[in-house]
Parts: sequence; C-alpha cells; structure tokens
Amino acid sequence: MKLTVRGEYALRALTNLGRRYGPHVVRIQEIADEEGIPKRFLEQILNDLRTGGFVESRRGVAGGYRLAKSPERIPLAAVVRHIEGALAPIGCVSENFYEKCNCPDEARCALRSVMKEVRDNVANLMQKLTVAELVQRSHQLQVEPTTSADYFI
Amino acid sequence: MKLTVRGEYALRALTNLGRRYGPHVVRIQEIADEEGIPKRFLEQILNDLRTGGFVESRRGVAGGYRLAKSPERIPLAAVVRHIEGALAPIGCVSENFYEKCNCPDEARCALRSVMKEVRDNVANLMQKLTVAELVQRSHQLQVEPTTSADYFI
DNA sequence: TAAAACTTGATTGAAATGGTCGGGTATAGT
DNA sequence: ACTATACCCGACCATTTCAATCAAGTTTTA
Repeated sequence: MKLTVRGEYALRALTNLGRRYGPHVVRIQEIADEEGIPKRFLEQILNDLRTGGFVESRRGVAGGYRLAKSPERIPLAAVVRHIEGALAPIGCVSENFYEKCNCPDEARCALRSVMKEVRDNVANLMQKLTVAELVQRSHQLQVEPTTSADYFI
Repeated sequence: MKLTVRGEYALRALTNLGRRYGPHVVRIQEIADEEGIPKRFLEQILNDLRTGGFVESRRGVAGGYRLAKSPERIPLAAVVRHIEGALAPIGCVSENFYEKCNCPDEARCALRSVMKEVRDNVANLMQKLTVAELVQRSHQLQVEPTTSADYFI
C-alpha cells in the first residue's frame, strides 16, 4: 500500500513549484537542493511530470520548470496515477489500470467487491486533495507547526 | 498503492476458511485448488498467517487449517499489516511501521500532513472491514451476482 | 560561441516479488 | 511399530522493480 520514493519526490517537487507558482521558472538544481532530492533523479521525475501535463519547462540557460496549471487544478490522484500507476489495491478494481485477477468469476468475487470500496475511498479522497492543499498546509505549518492534537492551553 | 499477490492470496485463503468456519480443519491442497493458488506458495502464506494468530493448524494425516478467531474479529487491516507491512502511503505517517522520511522537518512537512489523512482513511475503513464481511459478500454474490448499479427493473 | 540547463536513453546495483525445492516433524490409521 | 499424509521450516532462484547514475544530446541566453 506504499508510495514509491519516486512518487514522494514528485509530490514534493510539485509542492515546491506550487509555493512559487507564477510565470517564472525554477531550476532543477534549486528544487533538488531545497527538497533533498538527487538532481539526476529529479530530472527524470520532472520530465515525467511534464509528459503528464503537470509541469512545463523552459530550456536553455535561463531554463527551469513551473506548474502547467494552477495548483488547485492538480489533484494528487492524477499525479500518483501518472507516476505510480493504479490507486486500487488490486488490479481488477482499478478504473484506470484494470487487469484481470486470479479469481474464476470476477462478478462473484467477494474480495473484489470489498477492495472496490477501498479503492473508491482512496480515489475520492486523493481527487479532492490538490497541490493547492499541499501549498496551503506548507504555509500554515511554517507558522504553526503543532498539530491540533498537541495543542492545548 | 497496490497489494502484493501474497496479500491477495492471504485474504482469499481467509475468506475460504471463513466460509467453512467451525471446529474442523481444511487441507492446504483443498484451499489451493479452490482458490487457484500454487500449493507450495499457499503453504508459506498460511504459515505466516498462523504466526500472526489469524489461523491455527493441525498437523498429521488429518491435518489442515482453520480460523483462530471468529471471522468478525479479523479486520483486513490487521491481516494486511501482518503480511505486507504498513498501510500508510509513506513511512513517516505509519503508526505501526514508522520510518523517518526525507524531509528536513517532519512537523512542518505538508506532504506528511496530507498523507496522514489518507492513511487514517484507509486504516479506518480496513479496520471496519473484516473476514466476516468477505464471507457475507461471498454468499450474497453467489445468489445475486449483479451489482447494485446494474440492478434495475 | 561558450556555458547553462533541460532531454533522452542506457545502465547499474540492490531489493522485492512470486514462486519452487528438499527435507523435517507430527499424527491417524492399520 | 509402521507408513502414509499433511503441516513445518529454511534455503534457493528467476524475474521485475526501484532508486539512482551516466553519457551524450539539444536548446537557449549572454
């Protein structure tokens, strides 16, 4: 049920770009330094995010990356799907990456039925959560790093 | 975000044993045949489920496996945790398999904050879903294999 | 035209995944 | 007691995935 490091880096990079959202462009090296991501690896990931339409790039000496859309129009579900593949816990309940499973009859597979519920839950939540939300929390946490649970008088 | 085949097999095997829940014991071979799981592999998995306290075994010529608890006392969350590890999408938000993540300051990590929400969501849902639910749906689907969405007059 | 920065594809080492194999141990039935 | 059956245990293996690096482009600005 885990995200790969690749997916994590992708989300961190998007958050970084989201915080600086605007017409200008940010160098890979800069993002890599700030987020502690190996530059060569991040290069790969940002390129992948570009083919996915999440970011756009500018080449050459003043080049770099920026978000291709406004942060609130980038749901985490879409990003994870593009970088990692299915959100669904098993292939046979995936909407976007369906693959046949081992059971003899899918329509009567109890596991499928239950896992579909898990999938829908995760997909709905991650569809609502956007890069904008990441940016907002990032700003919020900078001033107020305590969690509500730790917060009392 | 995917379950491994191992985890899927574990849940299928538990469903099978759940359907036959009782004092008697079921042979590995029988489960393997019914669920289409390689016997040697299933052997390994059931053994693992045993050390996790989900099933118990009887050795010898009349040996086999049965559930160690009643189906409604086996939440899928516990099974997946034992077989696969963390439910959390990233290690730093896992309650049971915590591991430090790459960000400089966890308390101010926006990704962590968001992923905790995803984790809690999945964990809560899979805690409520039990083997009993799998068994019930399994019976239900045997008579009525259409989904509610396909069902109309 | 040189330097900076993205682009593309290949490569690599380590770990995880999905099994398999061989022999061990317990137990029911004869 | 013996034997067949079925679980127990640990090692092994082939393939794929992961995380990361490298080399050699191409584009653009100064």
